[in-house]
Amino acid sequence: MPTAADSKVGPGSGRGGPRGRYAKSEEIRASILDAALEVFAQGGFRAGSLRLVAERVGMSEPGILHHFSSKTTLLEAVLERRDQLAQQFIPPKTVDGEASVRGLIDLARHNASTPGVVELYCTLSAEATSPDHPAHAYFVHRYEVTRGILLDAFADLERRDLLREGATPSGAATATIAMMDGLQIQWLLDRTVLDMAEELRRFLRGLTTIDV
Amino acid sequence: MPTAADSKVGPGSGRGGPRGRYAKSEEIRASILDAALEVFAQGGFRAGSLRLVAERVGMSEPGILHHFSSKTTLLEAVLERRDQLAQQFIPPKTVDGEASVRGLIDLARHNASTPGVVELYCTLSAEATSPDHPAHAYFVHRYEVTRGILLDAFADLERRDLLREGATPSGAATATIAMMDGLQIQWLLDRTVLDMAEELRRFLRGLTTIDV
DNA sequence: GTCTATAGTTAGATAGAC
DNA sequence: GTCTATCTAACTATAGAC
Repeated sequence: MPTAADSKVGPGSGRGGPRGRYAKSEEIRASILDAALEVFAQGGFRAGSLRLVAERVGMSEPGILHHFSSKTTLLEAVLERRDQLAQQFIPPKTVDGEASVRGLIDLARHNASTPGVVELYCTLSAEATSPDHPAHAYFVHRYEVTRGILLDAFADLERRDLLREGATPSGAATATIAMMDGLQIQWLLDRTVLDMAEELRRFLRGLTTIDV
Repeated sequence: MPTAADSKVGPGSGRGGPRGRYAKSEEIRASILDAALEVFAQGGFRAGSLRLVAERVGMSEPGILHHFSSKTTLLEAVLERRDQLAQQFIPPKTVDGEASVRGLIDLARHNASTPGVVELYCTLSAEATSPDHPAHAYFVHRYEVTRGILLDAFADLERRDLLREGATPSGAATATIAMMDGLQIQWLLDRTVLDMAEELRRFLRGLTTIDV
């Protein structure tokens, strides 16, 4: 919870230096984004308030709005930042289907260690189903991209005859995304009853013949 | 995504009126519940407002609150009513696993004809992941019940040697629920890209050897 | 860069007339 | 059973002092 917004003194970037790649402003923005992620994760965007974000970060509401001009802008920045971090996990341009599938299980295992992020995406993706939601376009695009990546991965596996009989790359991509999303809901409701990575692995074993 | 049912209250139970099974009050309550379903479906409970419900039903906000003492009470009544209707679809006490699995596909097909209900459960189940949400206990219980029903169904199939190798009743129950939930999210985002019933059937074919 | 003060909106809920 | 009027509280956002 505490996100260390307390350090008021910037290390090397003194008053004189107009420059400085690690200006204090950037640190403050980062701590605001951390707080906003937690707030939006718990109940979604519409139910989350700037007041809660401000409280968490130890600042007033106008203080937040000095760095992000509106609540919607703040949400967009949160999503953008998570995408940057997630990109390290699955390089989008892999053509090795086997590696991609293994990466999915790693991702599921990693997600289990960051419940806040899982909560954020689970809540938001359901909320953003409404066409008038500020993150609707983001999620539509996100699912398209994800589906494309998995489609390539399963197509590669099909070429190498590693897909089980009856499975198609398209169907496998859709089903895998659905499985990951659905497991997250059950996991968020009761984290003791379910191992997301393990369940996903069993699913992928039924879908492919690779040894995951 | 009505997948299970439990309900304690019958339609006309407990009303003070000495006579009149079809009192006008009951009709009004029903029309309020219809409107509330649509409002809560679009963006969840927290984002939905009594004002919108009142607008839809052609009444003032206090008019609504005369029939349901609070917004939370109204939500509970909506969920209770949906459970009553869903109960007709899958009789909870079936021991025939094959019939239950076929019932799931019928249910998915039926759901595709009532997008509002799918939206309601999809949005609410994500939102109610938070322990302080008014419907949290409801959804925890609902998932327990659903899981129990599917567990019995797949256990029956296992006894009759109709589960594929590597599948367990417990894992199959969890995975099937996850698949249904996950398909709904993708379907709500873009209803043209996905046939929920068909995808579910393909999934169940990979899980069992029955001819669904 | 952060604050106080406040505008302007919307929310859920209550009181009491009809 | 339904309404108008009203209360209280929370929200996003802006203006302007420091």
